[in-house]
Amino acid sequence: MTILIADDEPQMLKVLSAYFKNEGFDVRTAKDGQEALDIVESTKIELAILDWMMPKIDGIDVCNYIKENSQTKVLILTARSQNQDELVALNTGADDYIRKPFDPQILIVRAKKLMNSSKEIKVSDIRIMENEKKAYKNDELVQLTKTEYDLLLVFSRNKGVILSRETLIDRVWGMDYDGDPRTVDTHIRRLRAKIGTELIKTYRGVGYCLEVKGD
Amino acid sequence: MTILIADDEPQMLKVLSAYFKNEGFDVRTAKDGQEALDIVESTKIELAILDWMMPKIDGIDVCNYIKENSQTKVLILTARSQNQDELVALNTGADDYIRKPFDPQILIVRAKKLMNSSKEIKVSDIRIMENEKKAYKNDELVQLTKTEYDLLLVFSRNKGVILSRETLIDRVWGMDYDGDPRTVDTHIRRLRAKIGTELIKTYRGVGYCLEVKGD
DNA sequence: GATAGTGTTTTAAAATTAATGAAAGCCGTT
DNA sequence: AACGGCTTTCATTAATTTTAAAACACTATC
Repeated sequence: MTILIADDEPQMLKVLSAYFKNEGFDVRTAKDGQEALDIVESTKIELAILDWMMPKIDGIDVCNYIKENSQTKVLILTARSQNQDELVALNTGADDYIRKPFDPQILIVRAKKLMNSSKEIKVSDIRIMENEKKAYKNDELVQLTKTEYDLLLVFSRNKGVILSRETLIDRVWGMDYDGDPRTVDTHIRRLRAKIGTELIKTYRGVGYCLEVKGD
Repeated sequence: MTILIADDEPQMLKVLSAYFKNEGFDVRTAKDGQEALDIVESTKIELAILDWMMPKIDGIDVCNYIKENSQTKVLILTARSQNQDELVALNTGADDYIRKPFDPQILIVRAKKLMNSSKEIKVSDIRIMENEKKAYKNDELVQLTKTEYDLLLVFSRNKGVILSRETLIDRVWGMDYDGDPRTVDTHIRRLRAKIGTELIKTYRGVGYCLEVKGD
């Protein structure tokens, strides 16, 4: 579980880093917007905690970029106190917004909520343990390859939503993948063979969907 | 999309109700915790906005009950200003926490975020979930092909507007399509068979229209 | 109430899309 | 370098969807 903290005050970086490391997170830090972008580009970040006012590129622009290009959650942290600012941030796609000064405990609880960390997702007789990176069918471990697991995770985070091959490729392989979209079919087939054929439904011409009855 | 607002100040209820109704939500109100629980028990609530301090049962206890028994999201709204209070609320399972006084706009944006901000369009007993790329009739999934879904989407975005075959072809097939305009008829026919024949009305010599009564 | 014009239904062929099976390529490990 | 598991690609097959044409039905108008 890797998080990014970007702030131009070294003291703030140091304190927050310590707090989050203490909670078991892998922490990357950046002292300006450019550094933040570089890290986001090269590392899979679960959550980005961004100060609004930073040198080079401000937090909102970083947020904008992140939201257009990834699934990474964003929490804006700022000394700005205008309601208008909070609205701008939230409408830019920020998932949460906290004003300075703040209680670090609150930041941590809110950050954890965004990552819904150590969560388990259940879909009919399948259970996905995100912290263990394992999936179970009727409490028995299903031996999934990395791609199969990633695929299942994307599906389970979007229960009932039809996902196109392009979307799946973006989320599982990454935006820069330029292979055959039909490759998805093959992985779907093998995933189905392991978790049961009914769960993932084909929508011809549209995509695939993890179906869920009782929700 | 039904939400519950619980607060013991009638003025607050009135103002918030108006705001959320204006945003298109179906709003239920409660003036104390007991009423809130009764509503949660009997209605499918998407989001509960709860004041902390309420007569009979306080907001935190209501939140506790909700989180143990349903998937409903909870936003706590309160005049309490201690950081400790926020921590208690978030740890009880509250999904967000806003202190009074607050900007109603911020409340609305945050509330929408909690509700998946899923775009849905409703026309009589048909619901189109744009994020899922699915359509429901009386809460049951309608199996539409890609073209049928696209067609329905164009109609639903133009409720009450008569659309000519040419317009439909442009919007559904794209400007560069050069097939027979009569093909539209066939798709309309099959769409009608699935969602009900009354919804799409024919205007001879003009086009088709998704009729809507109460609009 | 006949007729021309327009929408609807039926049908079947054509086109598109997904599932399958198999082979080749890739990568880390031995 | 050879092995084995995993991933990717590709050709074939199977299935569904789309299209278009023809037959049918309705409506308005004379």
